[in-house]
Amino acid sequence: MSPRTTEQFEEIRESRKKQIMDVALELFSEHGFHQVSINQIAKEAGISKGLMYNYFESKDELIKTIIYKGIDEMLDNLDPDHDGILEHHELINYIHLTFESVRKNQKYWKLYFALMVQPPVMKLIEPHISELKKPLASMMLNYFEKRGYEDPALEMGVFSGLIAGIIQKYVYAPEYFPLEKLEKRIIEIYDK
Amino acid sequence: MSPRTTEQFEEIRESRKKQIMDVALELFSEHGFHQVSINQIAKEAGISKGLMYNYFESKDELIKTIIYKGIDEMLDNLDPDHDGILEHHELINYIHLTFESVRKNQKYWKLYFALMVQPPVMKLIEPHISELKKPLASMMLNYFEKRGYEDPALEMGVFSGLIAGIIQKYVYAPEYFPLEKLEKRIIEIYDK
Amino acid sequence: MSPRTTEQFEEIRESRKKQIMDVALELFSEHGFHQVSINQIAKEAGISKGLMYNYFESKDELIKTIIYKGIDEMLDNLDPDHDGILEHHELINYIHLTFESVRKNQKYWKLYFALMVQPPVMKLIEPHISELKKPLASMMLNYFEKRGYEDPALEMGVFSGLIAGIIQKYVYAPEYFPLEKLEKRIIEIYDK
Amino acid sequence: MSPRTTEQFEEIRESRKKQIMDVALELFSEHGFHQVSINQIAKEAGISKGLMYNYFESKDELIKTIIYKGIDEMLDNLDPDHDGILEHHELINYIHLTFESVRKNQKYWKLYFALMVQPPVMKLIEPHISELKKPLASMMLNYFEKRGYEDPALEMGVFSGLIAGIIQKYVYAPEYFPLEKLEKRIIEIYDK
DNA sequence: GATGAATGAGCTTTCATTCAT
DNA sequence: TATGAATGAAAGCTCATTCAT
Repeated sequence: MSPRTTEQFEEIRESRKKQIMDVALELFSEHGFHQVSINQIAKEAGISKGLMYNYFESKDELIKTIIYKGIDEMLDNLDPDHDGILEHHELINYIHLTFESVRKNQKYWKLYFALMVQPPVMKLIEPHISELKKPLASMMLNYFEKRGYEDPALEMGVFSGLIAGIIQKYVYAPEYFPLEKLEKRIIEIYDK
Repeated sequence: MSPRTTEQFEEIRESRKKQIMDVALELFSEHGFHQVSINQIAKEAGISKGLMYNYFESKDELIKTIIYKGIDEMLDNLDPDHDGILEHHELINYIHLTFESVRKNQKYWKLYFALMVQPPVMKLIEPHISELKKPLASMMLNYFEKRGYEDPALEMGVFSGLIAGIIQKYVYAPEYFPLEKLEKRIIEIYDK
Repeated sequence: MSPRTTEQFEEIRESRKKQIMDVALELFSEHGFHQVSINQIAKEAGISKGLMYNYFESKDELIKTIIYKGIDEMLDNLDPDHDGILEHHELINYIHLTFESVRKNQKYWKLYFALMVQPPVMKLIEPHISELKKPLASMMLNYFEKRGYEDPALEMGVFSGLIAGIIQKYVYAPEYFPLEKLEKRIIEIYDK
Repeated sequence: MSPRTTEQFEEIRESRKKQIMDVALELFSEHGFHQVSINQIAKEAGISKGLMYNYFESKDELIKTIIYKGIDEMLDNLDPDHDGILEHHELINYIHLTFESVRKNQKYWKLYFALMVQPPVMKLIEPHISELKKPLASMMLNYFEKRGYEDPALEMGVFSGLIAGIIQKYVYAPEYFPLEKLEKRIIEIYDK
């Protein structure tokens, strides 16, 4: 009888938002961003099309929110001891955590790679992404420099290409890419 | 004055087809498959929408043709001495030729990666692709086995992930990925 | 502490209604009826969407109420000595009061003119309006007849067209239409 | 069998465009711009919704084209001997031609007045309109100055208000506004 | 009384594809 | 062969209105 409190509304909003994002991630990841209509998402989430727009301003905003949330979560995970310096064991841990994240959020990473190569989506998201990546990149450069590599920038290219390439292959064909073994192998390569 | 022969017609047809495919590749690669309409392609190619359908029976068929042609060309390039055995120098050459192809057909590779991560397109193309890749894969397995790697399948995963990851990063940000140096570095890694 | 009386509730209700109408008038006048959503009005008025429907049963009813209230107020102002006869000085006064009203309620008149030319709104409102205008019209006819005009109906058309035309131009471009001077000029025309 | 020539296509385009504009004018004028959907226009014109967009980029562009065309036609009519000076008989003729145009294109004028008071439409159209009106306005100012009016700008306000007011009342209630008589009366007023 | 979540019909617009000429 | 007019299904999105709390 008595009206809902602000907190109650807040709860409803949060849970609905999460629900929509979960469904959308699932569908986008499975069928591709353009192949999934707002209608489908709404139906799958058991709500009306209109309600979607109560929570997300547009389809673009929805995907942006999903991607950003994923990146933030990952960066949180990967954040070392915040001294801005990447120690050797931190790099090893970085590799481990990355693979861990891929194992746990396979769908997310599939979507992420699919979007990162879509020109219009990339334009939407790239600025924010590269901003987030900057500190990590600079720490890595320092790391490879300290480790005595001749061309640290190049080595970072090899490293990031290797990780990204393997992850991407994995998310599209998990059965052929034994993640645990790959992780061990990569750590082996860099842990010398 | 004399009526054109069948061959002449065929030639015209082929060159027109190629032209359409070139334009389409350019546009798809730049803006993404869904963002480019048949209308745009036709206009850019200087023909009418209707005529497009004289050459390709659908938009899907157009993209399929483009992708298949690219793969065929690449496999032609990479085909070693056809004895089904990959010698060490052939692997090194494979790396070189792959990077060479990427340098020459950057647009194609950009499109290729964009499409390979689109679930519906992958479904369209995948069967053909994996068929084509099979002999290469088996040769590689043999190669890594012969070279004494403990887990040849795993090593192939590392190898293909590394190559694919670097290429993909390159086609989206060529200025940050010095292809020549990367090629040299990778050859260095595997040439020992 | 003591429970509010019915009158107090009624007062609150009335003042809230007025507030909503003021906000709505402002917004409708500025952006047009269809461009303003119930949501906007509610937000601007500091209440919830749902509560809006406690005071007005629909958007149409809201605009109707606003318009009717405006007309009633104006007719109140313009009502002469209630003898049903329009004396010369009363006509002059009518002109003056009309311009006075326009000066004071520019927003209202802007909205009024915008709505009066909207076919569906006109259908909604017209019956009531013409009912209200009837006595005024008949008085005017008598007036122009008495003043010796050959065709009183025609003269009324000229008169009302002139007033309406000027007001309308004024509310849309006040800076170009010096209302005081125009009022004087019109009075001059009819005051001979 | 042989394909259509460019001229044939041109003809089809022109006639279709006109057909759509005619239907749209009719419907907009009768029911209002926002009340008429593209669907309705297409249905009434006996074509598909999609075809509409082959001829007009958007609903806004459609209404703009209709309005501009009408204004251009009218200004063509009203253009005197192009010496930039408005003679007395030209003003009289201007009045006549205006009323003539209203008689012939009642629907157009109804739409015109309905749109000119819609804030969002006005913003769309106003710049072009006021540009078109400038030369006419300056000629009129000169005219009233030459005729010895104390305040030419004011007189122009009265004049344009009178004409606009009468026309607008006429288009919404033709039966009550005898246009011929009104025209004569107005000419009488200014022809002294 | 008061809230805002929820609905659903309806809107404008896009675009691969067909087809008469 | 060649054109572009024509179609129609489906997309993203808006918003007056209802309703559980």
